[in-house]
Amino acid sequence: MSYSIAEAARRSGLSIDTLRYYERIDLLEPPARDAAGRRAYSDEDLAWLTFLTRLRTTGMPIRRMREYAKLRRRGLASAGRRKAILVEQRGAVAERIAELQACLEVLDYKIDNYDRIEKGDAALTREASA
Amino acid sequence: MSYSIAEAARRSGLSIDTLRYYERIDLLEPPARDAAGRRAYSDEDLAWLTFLTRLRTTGMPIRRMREYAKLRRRGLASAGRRKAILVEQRGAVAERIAELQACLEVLDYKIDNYDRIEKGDAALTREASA
DNA sequence: AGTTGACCTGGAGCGCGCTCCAGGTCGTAC
DNA sequence: GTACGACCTGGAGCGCGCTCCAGGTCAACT
Repeated sequence: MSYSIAEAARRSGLSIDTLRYYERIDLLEPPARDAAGRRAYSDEDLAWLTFLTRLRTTGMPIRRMREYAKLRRRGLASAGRRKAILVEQRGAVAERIAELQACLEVLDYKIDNYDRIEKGDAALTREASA
Repeated sequence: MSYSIAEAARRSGLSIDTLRYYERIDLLEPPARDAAGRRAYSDEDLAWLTFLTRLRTTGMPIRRMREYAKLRRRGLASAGRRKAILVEQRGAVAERIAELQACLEVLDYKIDNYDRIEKGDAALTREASA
């Protein structure tokens, strides 16, 4: 199957502009073209886009994704370095999750204080200003 | 206690420039000044900065933090709206954690594949290119 | 034949969150 | 008294990740 840029955008959740942008900055191999010169994305292109959006969700900077993309183009020989990038990213994600969980606790604490203020606990007035 | 901008930066983990920037954009009440006109941050200022950095860590945009800061200046009457902001943010953080955990699984899957490739599993060659 | 609409290209512009700079004022140490 | 270093102000600049625009091509429909 092949997909127009509009369809690829719809399926990947990226905008048309972003698809062209990703191609421009070498995140994405230039897709095939139809007879009229229009982009025709393959299922593999879409799978790659899906993976890219995952990496993006993890907070990986585009610079790093480009590095990964470049390695991918070199084939199997680069598997080790690609794995290293993913392992590093896994660590970063785990750290980020821990960080967010810590913040969640702070939020819960604060929210709890606001609850008590609503119930008229005057002793918390000072807390309310912080 | 009061702290010079350098000391406040050290303690908050923000840069001196960022402290002045936060003040400029109304995230931070202008701190007191010493006789020479230099900023003198109080412990309360530092506590607020600590909270701000937590909010930042959760990914709250500055725009929203300003809103919260503005409400805080209005005192107790705004407690309800401040709480609402924190509750919303708690939801956003929980969602983000879930998202990251899903990505973690994808990363683990990919890393696992790379492990197998290293062990010479030729059947995974195609996978390696993705 | 004309209109529409999806697509094309190259390049400019934008919102975010800082970060850096020039040029100046103070207070302390030598 | 002068050199230094920390601080001050207003404003420009930057890296990121898009997003938008002008001007054009092409295929399909009426």
